[in-house]
Amino acid sequence: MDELLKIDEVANQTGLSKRTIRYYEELGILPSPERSGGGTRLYKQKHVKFLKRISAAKEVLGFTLQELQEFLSLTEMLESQKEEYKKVSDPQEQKAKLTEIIKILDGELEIIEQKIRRIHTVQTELVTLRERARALIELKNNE
Amino acid sequence: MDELLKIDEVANQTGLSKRTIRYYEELGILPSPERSGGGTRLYKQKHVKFLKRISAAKEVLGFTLQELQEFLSLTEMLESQKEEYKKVSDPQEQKAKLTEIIKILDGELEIIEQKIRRIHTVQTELVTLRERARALIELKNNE
DNA sequence: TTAATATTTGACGTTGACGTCAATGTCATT
DNA sequence: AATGACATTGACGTCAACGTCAAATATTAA
Repeated sequence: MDELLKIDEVANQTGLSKRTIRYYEELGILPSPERSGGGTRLYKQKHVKFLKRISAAKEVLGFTLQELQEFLSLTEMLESQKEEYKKVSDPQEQKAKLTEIIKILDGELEIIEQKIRRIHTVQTELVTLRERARALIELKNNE
Repeated sequence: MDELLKIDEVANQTGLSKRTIRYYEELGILPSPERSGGGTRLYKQKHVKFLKRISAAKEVLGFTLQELQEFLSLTEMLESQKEEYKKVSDPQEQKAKLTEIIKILDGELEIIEQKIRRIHTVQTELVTLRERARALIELKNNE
């Protein structure tokens, strides 16, 4: 199968608002779904998955919507690389493009690692706070 | 010692703009520093450290400034717990308060862990993309 | 087929987190 | 005491990322 979903259902499944979903389509972030005869948007599961992925990336990496678009175009470039593009253009140029993609990915991976390190710092701080609080309670119990 | 810094210096050391620094003070996030006779703000190193900590928490956890305030009030509560507060109010109430603090901290720690897991998901995704790109290059080399 | 309910488009509103500008005052140096 | 570089306050501006509302259709259930 592959049920057709209306926007309200998609909103429920993704946790995004209907406005947001339309907005993402308007920005070109979300591929336009089919329409019914009357013009109602009809989504498939792939749209739901897509929305979940990108909203995760946005939240987690703190991406703006613009950065999200750039991020997505990377994936696209790789897709296009695999298909028709493969036999069309200059192989030298293709390799250059791939190398550039890898560079960008390396950059983003580094940002992620930095982010993880910083999260751990904050995490440690919070754990310390908790320990202090617990110690205080203990102290009160033994008096 | 403990040099007195003017706002421009603080901005340089923290990477925040002067506007942002004043804004944080206005919101009550950053403790007001001393002033010179003429009214110029004079910061100490503790202000710099403080700003670094909170901007890290903001970036990393995606805290809004309001959440940041709540987060900071937690630390304050723990501080007050250790000092005068200790002998003033009802010990029963104090324990209740501490327990609540711990609860909140647990909540935030859980959020952090969730966030870390999600980051890893995105990280994995990016690594996969990179592998694909590398494989494509290899393919082109062997043809 | 007629409600009741949901969807679409367009447009304007909102909010957070600052940026920017102007007028005025301060600091450091000469 | 004058000059040039920075600081302060207040106010308005801005930008992203939606929220909200209205008027016109569409869809679904009875």
